[in-house]
Amino acid sequence: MATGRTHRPATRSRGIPEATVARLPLYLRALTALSERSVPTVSSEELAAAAGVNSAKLRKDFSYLGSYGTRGVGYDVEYLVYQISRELGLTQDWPIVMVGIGNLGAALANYGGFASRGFRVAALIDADPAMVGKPVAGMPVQHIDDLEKIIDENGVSIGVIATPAGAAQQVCDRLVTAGVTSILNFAPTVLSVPDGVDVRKVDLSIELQILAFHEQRKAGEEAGAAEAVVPPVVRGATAPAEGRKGPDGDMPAVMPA
Amino acid sequence: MATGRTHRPATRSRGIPEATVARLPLYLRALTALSERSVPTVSSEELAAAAGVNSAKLRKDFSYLGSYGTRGVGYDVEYLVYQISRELGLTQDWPIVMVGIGNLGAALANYGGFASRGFRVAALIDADPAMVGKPVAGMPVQHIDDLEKIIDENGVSIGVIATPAGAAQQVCDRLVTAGVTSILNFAPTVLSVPDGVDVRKVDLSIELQILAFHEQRKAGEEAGAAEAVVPPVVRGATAPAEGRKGPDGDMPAVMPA
DNA sequence: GCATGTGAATAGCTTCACAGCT
DNA sequence: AGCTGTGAAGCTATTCACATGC
Repeated sequence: MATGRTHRPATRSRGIPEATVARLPLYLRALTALSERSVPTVSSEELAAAAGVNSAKLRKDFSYLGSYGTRGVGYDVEYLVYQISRELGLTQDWPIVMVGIGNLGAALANYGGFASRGFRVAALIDADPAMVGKPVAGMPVQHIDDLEKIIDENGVSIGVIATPAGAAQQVCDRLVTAGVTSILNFAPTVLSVPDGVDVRKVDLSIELQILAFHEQRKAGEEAGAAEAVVPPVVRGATAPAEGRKGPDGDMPAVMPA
Repeated sequence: MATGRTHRPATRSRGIPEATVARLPLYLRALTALSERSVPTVSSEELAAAAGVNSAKLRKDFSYLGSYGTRGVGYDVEYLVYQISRELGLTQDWPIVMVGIGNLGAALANYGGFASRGFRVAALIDADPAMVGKPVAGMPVQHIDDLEKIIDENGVSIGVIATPAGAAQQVCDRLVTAGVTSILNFAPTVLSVPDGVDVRKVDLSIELQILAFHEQRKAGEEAGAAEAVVPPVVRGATAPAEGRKGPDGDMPAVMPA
């Protein structure tokens, strides 16, 4: 999800809807697995199952890329792998920098998952002088003072931020000034960036909170199931007080002025 | 994003749209920051800016929760913190288990971000006997043989999977059988779960690929900008070959049969 | 015959713009 | 006067269902 003032609202990316773009990597992963097993062709039904979507959606998605299937047969696996890779821009090499080599940053650096797919970690960067020079994932950590130089020399346009929340905006600003135009943010903060810069965020805590919401609903369903006509009895003692109109549950202590 | 056969398609969660639920944690974070600075009230405009959304969306979102604001004034910060927390189910304690204590798992365990917000790591679990007993983030790692016992004794309903891709489905199945109904998946695989179980996934590699797509488009724009009437000259030599109808770019080597 | 590709229908989300309340 | 709360409009995404072409 892009954040802040980001993500061109106007024209859709070369006609490919954002929702489709977000699924292309899923298809690509499923196709790569098939390719490794030397499966020559696959139907929309099979591939959709492997990618965890339904087949109509998959066919619609592919239709934005072009007519890459064969009616009555399905899709050629190798061909699709190539087309989707090209569409995603993975046929070229993307040097990236990671800023913030703490627990998470180090774990990400060690995670090989992206190194395989067109991405190459050009540098690991941290502000802590004690970290500088230490090898992480086989590379020496570099000091943030050299950020601009590193970005420039390596032609980096994608940055990963894994700093504490407090440092993220500042790091972001420096990345953007130095020429980075895509940022993956692991810090739990909203980043503000100028137009033309894309930000995506990954936040563990937010994901858990969303799960908790659904989990809570499941628990509540057990009781108030079946005939949902009679509203469940109010938990507290008194009747719904005047004023606030929330469905139920008031503040434990004091009410707002 | 929920995956596989998941996420009740029918009735919306107590009337709250999924897109709204996904933003509540953002609002909550912004509100918590205001609360810590003892700001008493906030307008939709201010709060929206802090959360990185626009104010109309925020007001619409809040309208699904109830009428918690005061016209002409704004929202009471403390009150909203409480209401959103309650809506998200964060006024109760959620014990979670983390399975797979490798680089990433350990980093997540050390990341305090969720411990604060109603979530409590009940156990760290790994399949590697060499890991068992080792302290990570102040807790001894436990063996996966005890998974069911741990889940049962702690009343765990939320699990985090940070294993290698190959082990994820198997771990997922065991979690579900043991009673877990919400899963946060960091392994790069599609998990299949029965109805009623929610899965959300976090995948670094996918996020980077989405960024690469947009990045590529930006690079292409520099050339074909301004008057987009005349189509840009075809990159290769020959005219668009018959047969495949993709917008441009064919396979480097062999074509499919 | 069979699976793709796609218009048309539906559902869901966002934005607008203003009525309603403080 | 100012800001919320919300119908209505517009837009994006998903699903349906079938014509199309191998």
